[in-house]
Amino acid sequence: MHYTRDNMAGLLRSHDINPTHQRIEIAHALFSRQEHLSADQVMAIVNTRHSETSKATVYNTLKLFLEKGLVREVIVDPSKVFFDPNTGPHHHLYEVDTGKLSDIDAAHVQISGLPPLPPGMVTEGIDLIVRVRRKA
Amino acid sequence: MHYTRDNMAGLLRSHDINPTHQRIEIAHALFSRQEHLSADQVMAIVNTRHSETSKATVYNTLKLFLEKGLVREVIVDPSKVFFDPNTGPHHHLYEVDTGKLSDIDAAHVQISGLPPLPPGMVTEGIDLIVRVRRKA
DNA sequence: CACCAATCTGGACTTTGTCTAATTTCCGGA
DNA sequence: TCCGGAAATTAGACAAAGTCCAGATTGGTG
Repeated sequence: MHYTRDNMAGLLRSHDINPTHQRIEIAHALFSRQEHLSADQVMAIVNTRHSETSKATVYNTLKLFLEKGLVREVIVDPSKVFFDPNTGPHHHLYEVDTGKLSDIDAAHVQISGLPPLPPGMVTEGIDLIVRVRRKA
Repeated sequence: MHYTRDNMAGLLRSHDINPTHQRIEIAHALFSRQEHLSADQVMAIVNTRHSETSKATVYNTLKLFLEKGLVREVIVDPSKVFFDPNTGPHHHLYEVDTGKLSDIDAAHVQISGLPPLPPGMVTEGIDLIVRVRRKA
């Protein structure tokens, strides 16, 4: 599957998002790379040639994608949030010294023995982050 | 066990930290409450009566405590880092709408099926965060 | 007491992200 | 086609968390 801009329009529509120019560019940045990007990185990519998309739009759009379930938010680094185009069940491997973030397929990972939730609460999500470092 | 300021001095020494006035106050704030506090909250607590400790010192001290293994860093909220006086094995329950953070004892939680680490890497830690929300 | 190293401080600065008021774009109907 | 309004975008001011630095304080040792 190629992540062309045209396909992006369809993807956005299927998530109930009005596919504008800027939104298509931002979706394309995320999905064509299949990588975890910060808002900063998205802005840099989208504005490589000529400055086309404002900071406010990048933030608004990423938040919109989040609400519509098109991307997931990954919080591993206190200084910036990453956006993850992979919304399937998976965990994360974070290389502390380089800042590199990669996926761990959840298919074979089992988490058991969690205590019951406090009453009246529902699970929003379970984040499992394995922090690693290059051996000394 | 009471977390008196005198006991704090001993705790700091046992972690190879020179127990200064400010460090004792900061340790006391964290350990007497046994709660997750942000840098901001620590500063507010320490400076309730008269302003005694500068922002720089609060941040430096918390970073020092972190390096010396006296506290743990919990990254759940993109806007601020929490510091956790509990360094035993445990996970976290985060109430998304209220920002309340609590511990989950790791004793009965089992995580299995994680893939092998990339070669040359060592695990720094595994963070498991259960995000919950009040039922609609 | 004097000295030196460690520590602390105020404040300027940086970075990430939010907000707002004004403009631009898009689309349906006359 | 032209118009009007809603949706989207924009620049830039602003806010909050955290870093950095140069100078002042502190504390222990000879």
